[in-house]
Amino acid sequence: MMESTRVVKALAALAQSTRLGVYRLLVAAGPEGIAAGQIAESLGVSPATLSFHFKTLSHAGLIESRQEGRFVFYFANFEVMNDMVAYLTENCCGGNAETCRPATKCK
Amino acid sequence: MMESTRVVKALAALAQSTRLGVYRLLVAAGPEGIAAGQIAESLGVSPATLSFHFKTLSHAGLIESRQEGRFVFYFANFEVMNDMVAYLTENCCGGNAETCRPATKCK
DNA sequence: CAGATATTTTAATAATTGTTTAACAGTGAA
DNA sequence: TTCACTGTTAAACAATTATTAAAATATCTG
Repeated sequence: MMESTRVVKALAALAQSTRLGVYRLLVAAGPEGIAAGQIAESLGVSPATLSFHFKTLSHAGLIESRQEGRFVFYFANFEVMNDMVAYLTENCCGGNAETCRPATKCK
Repeated sequence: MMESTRVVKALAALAQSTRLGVYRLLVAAGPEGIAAGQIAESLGVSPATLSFHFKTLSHAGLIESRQEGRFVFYFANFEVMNDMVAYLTENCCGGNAETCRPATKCK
């Protein structure tokens, strides 16, 4: 089980509109990710500000990056989100996961 | 669907160790809830500090309270957690919810 | 009513977080 | 090598958040 300090860190990383926006973009983008500058443009945020937020997200383990030429591509790492959601459903949904998983259809 | 500002608010409310601790206690306690003073004692936090955190949690809609004599009982409101987890799985788990719902067993 | 208990509010302060601007570092192309 | 491009870092500042101590409110008990 994920320890609570790591959960707090992940929650804090997502608890800011720009960072949540970044993460959502990266999830939608898939494994190839998106270049930093393109994210900045999409969200209307200055590169410096964005770089600051990237640091928070990657420090929490939610995103990673790879350099490609002079571009830096960021992409989502699902593991931490996975663990975070698991922690919330286990500890914050009253034992029975269904309490906080309304839309899941089990075919 | 929950709007992203409400999600950010809920995430921020839980992104602090004392508040996450409060919420976990309340989830475990069930509908009758726990008196403020008992929570303060359980977590080793001063009543004033706790009162401050209660405000953040209830403002995010995650907890509610009822007065009983001179005690104030707090209890979890699962709806917001529910919506938050739903938002995360829909927007932050790459479309397929399973990506971030590892432990769910569909019998 | 007076005193004790339970909690909140206020004000002050400390700590953390977010934004901006300017300077810096790495990469690729002429 | 020199220039343009992409992104990060550093420093300064503003804004927000967390903690503390003291005062205030509200309820119960004698």
